[in-house]
Amino acid sequence: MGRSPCCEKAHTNKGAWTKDEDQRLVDYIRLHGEGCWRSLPKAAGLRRCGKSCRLRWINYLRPDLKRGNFTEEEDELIIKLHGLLGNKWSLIAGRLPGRTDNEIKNYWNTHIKRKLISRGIDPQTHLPLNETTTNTVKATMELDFRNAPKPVSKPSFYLDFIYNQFQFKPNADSLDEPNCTASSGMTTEEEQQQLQKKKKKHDHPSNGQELNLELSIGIHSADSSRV
DNA sequence: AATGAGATCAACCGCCAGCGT
DNA sequence: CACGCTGGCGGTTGATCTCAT
Repeated sequence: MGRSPCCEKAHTNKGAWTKDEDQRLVDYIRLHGEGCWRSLPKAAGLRRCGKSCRLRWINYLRPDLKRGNFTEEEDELIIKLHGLLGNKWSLIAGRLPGRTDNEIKNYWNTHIKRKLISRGIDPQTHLPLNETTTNTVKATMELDFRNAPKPVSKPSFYLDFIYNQFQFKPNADSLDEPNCTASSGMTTEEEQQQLQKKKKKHDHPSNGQELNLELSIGIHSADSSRV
C-alpha cells in the first residue's frame, strides 16, 4: 500500500504564490496562529497543500525574517556551525536569527561552497583540499564516530553524541531566547508552548539542559588552522 | 538588441521521527 | 507492538534573473 498523499493533489495549486494567496495565509495565521497545517489551507480558503503553506510561511512570510545579504559574521558562523553539524540546516538556522534553513542551504550551495574552495578548503570536511582524502579518516577518528549512536542522523542522538564528544557545558538559557528558535520565529504565548515542545525534542536526555553551540564555536575558533 | 550560460532562490518531493490510537 | 497521521527536514528542481559575448 502506497503512502497516502498529504493533500488532494488534483485540487491544489502549485508553483509560485500569488499576492492574494500570501495575503490569505498571513491573515489566517495572524488571526489563528500557526496550527494544524493540514487543515489550514481549507480554513484559510487556499487551494494549496498544507506543507506548501507551512514552507511559504516559514521561508518567506514570517514577519521576523531578516532577508537581504548575509554579513561576513553570518558567513563565518555558518561555516563554523557546518563544520560542527554538517548539513543540519535547521540547527544552523536556529543560531542565525531571522534566517531560514532553506535560505542558509541555498546560500551555502551558491556562495559559501565556492568561498571555501577558493580558500583551499573542502566544503564537506572543512579540511585543506589536498589533505582531504587522508585526513577524513583522521578527523573521523578525532570525533570517534565509531561510538556514535545509531542512527547518527537522529538529531537528538546526534547532538547528544557531539555534546559528549566535546564535553559542552550546558546552557539552559540558550534556546529560551526568541532569537534562537529554529526557523519558526514564534512570539506569542501559545506559540511559546509549541517552542517548549520543540525544545523538549532536543534536550539532553541526561540533564534536560541545552547544548550551547557558542562554546563549540569557541573550540573551533581557537584552532583556526581547521577553518 | 539578441541570446546563451551561469547564478540565484522559491518551491516541491520523498523520507523519517514522533505521537496518538 | 503495529499502524496511520502529521510536521519537519534535506536534497533537488526549475523558473527567473544577471551578465558576458
